[in-house]
Amino acid sequence: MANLDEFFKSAFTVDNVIFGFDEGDLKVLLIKRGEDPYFGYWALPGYFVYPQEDLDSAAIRVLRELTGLNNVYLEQVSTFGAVHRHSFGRVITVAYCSLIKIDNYSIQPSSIALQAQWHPVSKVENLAFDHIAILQACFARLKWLIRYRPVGFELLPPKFTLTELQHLYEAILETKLEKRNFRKKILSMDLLIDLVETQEGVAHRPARLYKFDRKRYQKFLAGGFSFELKETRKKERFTKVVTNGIGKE
Amino acid sequence: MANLDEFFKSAFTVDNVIFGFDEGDLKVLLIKRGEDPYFGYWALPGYFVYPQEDLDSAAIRVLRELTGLNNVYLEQVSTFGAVHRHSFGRVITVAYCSLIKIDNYSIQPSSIALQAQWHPVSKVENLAFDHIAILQACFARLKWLIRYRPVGFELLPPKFTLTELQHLYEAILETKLEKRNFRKKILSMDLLIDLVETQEGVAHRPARLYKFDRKRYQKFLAGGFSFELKETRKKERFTKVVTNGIGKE
DNA sequence: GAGGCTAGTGTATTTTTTACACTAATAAAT
DNA sequence: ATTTATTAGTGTAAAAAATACACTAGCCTC
Repeated sequence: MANLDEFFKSAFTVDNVIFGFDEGDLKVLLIKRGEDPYFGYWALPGYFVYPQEDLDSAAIRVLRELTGLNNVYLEQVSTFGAVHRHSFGRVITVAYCSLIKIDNYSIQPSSIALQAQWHPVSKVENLAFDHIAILQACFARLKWLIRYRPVGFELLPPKFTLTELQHLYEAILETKLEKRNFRKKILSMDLLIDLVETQEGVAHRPARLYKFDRKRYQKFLAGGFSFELKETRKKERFTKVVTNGIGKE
Repeated sequence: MANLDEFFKSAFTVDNVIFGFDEGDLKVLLIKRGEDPYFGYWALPGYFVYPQEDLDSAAIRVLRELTGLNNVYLEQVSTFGAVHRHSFGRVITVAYCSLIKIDNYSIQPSSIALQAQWHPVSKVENLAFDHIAILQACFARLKWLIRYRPVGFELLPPKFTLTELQHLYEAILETKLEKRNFRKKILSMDLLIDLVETQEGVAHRPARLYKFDRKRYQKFLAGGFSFELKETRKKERFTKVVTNGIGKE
């Protein structure tokens, strides 16, 4: 096919929705663009995928260049490819969602942007390109994620209290939860290790500190999620060997 | 940036995992490739995305060309972009999952393939490119989907029995379900309309026929899925207006 | 009319969810 | 030293949902 060349004129990027949790608020890390198009606009950190680079690698690279972090939660969410979303030509972008502990690193915007800053998710507006839609998609994914998989610890410091964890859930789900039931549910998952330590310097009863049990979490992931519809446990019965005269061997 | 041109030398495709349900088996529609690379291999139906075409449109086009169907369930699942996945150059592919009623159309493989055929999902192997991985990703998505959203009707004929529906669930989830409980659960969702008709021509008690209630389904989707962790319903109490002397306006 | 087969239902038991109120521990205020 | 404010943490009743299992119903074939 001669005209196949026509297809090899497009580019693709990765864009990274980096979530963090701070002061009871869910935040997203945005950069101020230092180049056209959308010079000076806030945008999701992202960049073109190099010819010899896998998609995941590109997302990891973008994250590392911006935050210096490796080995954080990172997951592909979806791909955006409207024809005119980029003025330089046909550019589709693969959106990634990542979760980091907000005070665990220092931002180095130098390489790809004028500046980088955390923004409360609920107040973000007017981003470059179609980045608002991408952010929304990733936020929706996070909402799903937090419910079906205990990824909360990716966003919290290594030691945290149950109340902090609850506030995280409330921030993500945009709702209030009942303390007693939240604790029962979380503890029943058996994924928290009681550190037998308590908070210090608070003007009230200090809370116990917990950490996540990574090993059990691995098992949790491997063991398949519990389903809403359980399969029957009915045991196979022995079929009657002596039928009424007619054997069916 | 002068070297930006380097990025505009890649292409992207869509690949479509089309599921159907027939004879108690979950099936996937594959084509036999009529061109290189992987000439003669079974593969997922897919094609390059045209320069002036959105991703979703391309997926819809591929599906239509192959099956003649429009307006079927279709959802983007994920994007595969390993560097050497395509021998013609850098080609990433966006995977779509679609659900169709298997006896509802006739396959027209002519345009894009030597032939097209339904294959039981459990027996598929040796596909072109990385299509096995794509199939697995879409199958995993379907397993998730069927559990949290009653998409079953997309795969069934307009009229169906509860047993057929149960078999569909069992095929997708690869498990056995308990009849009584399955029915209770499905009926409690209030998404089925009892047609007060029964099967004909079966050598046993004929089963009742049902159809899905599209309107209620829309509401179901709009109303947000029920969450595992409900928010508290506790009412805000009136705060005491008269404090112990010291006002705090 | 009996036998075979699948459709469809009743219900006791267990488990989970929900709701709400109570007690506990600490620092700051008096 | 005692009280107050504030958040941590627990006990449990009641309601709802899930689970398990056995039973009855209706049609065709022989």
